[in-house]
Amino acid sequence: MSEDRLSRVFAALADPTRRDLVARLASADATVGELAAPYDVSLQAVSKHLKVLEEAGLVSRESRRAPVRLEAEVFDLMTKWIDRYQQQAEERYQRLDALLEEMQESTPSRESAREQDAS
Amino acid sequence: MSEDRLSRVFAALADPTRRDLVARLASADATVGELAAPYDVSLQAVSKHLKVLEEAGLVSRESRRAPVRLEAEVFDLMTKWIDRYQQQAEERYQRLDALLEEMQESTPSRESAREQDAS
DNA sequence: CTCTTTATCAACCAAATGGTTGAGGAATAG
DNA sequence: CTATTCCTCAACCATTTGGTTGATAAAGAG
Repeated sequence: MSEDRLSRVFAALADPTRRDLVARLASADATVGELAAPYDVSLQAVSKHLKVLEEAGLVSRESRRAPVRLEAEVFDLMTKWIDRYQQQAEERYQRLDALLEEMQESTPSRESAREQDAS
Repeated sequence: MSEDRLSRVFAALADPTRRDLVARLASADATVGELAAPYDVSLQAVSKHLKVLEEAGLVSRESRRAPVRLEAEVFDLMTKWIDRYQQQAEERYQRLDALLEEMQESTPSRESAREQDAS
């Protein structure tokens, strides 16, 4: 599945330096050297980070020395995953709220024939 | 900053088992034991996973043996981060497309006075 | 073709991660 | 209160990760 893909994407973005690279690439393509300049780690370290981003499909390059480009489509994969569960969770809360309201309505000691619960 | 928070959230979701836990918790709260049952790893391992999710703020519990609950608000943090750069990147592509169109229009050798570009 | 610049590969290291087992600490049942 | 059940802590292990330095490959400039 794209199970594995998602794992690599999330793992890639779990590192602050890599998130910063993504952030910078969102505003302009850049070469490895340019990207590495601001950080106080070696060029090789940044090269490794880019490799991780590349293998996650977040970034691409046409050739060795070509500028690195952000691959924005991958974001869809994440938002899809997130949205699904966020929505599901929110629905649950809404159902819970409704249930609580019901319970509050039936708490007042009057147990007249309104609201028979079919449990 | 919440830099660190974001790192922990992404790192937490980089593991397939943990994503599955989140997925299951989206449909119903559950105790540690219930959550652990389906996997073929030890209860302790699952307990560790839950700790990671908890420290990332993705999950919470009122007491030791209480059911684990999904903390849906954290998703906002992620979607905010993602949306920002996705949007930024898309805007760039649109500008690039516009530029390419302009270039194509001006390529045909006719260099008449239409379309002065104000750089 | 040769030289220089730019990026990657390789080997290594310390720290973090995901797993194990065994012992111990809370909650609940009796 | 005591016993049992559920969960966490501790120590350990193998693998991965993020970093280093040094050597090497590929692209451009002369």
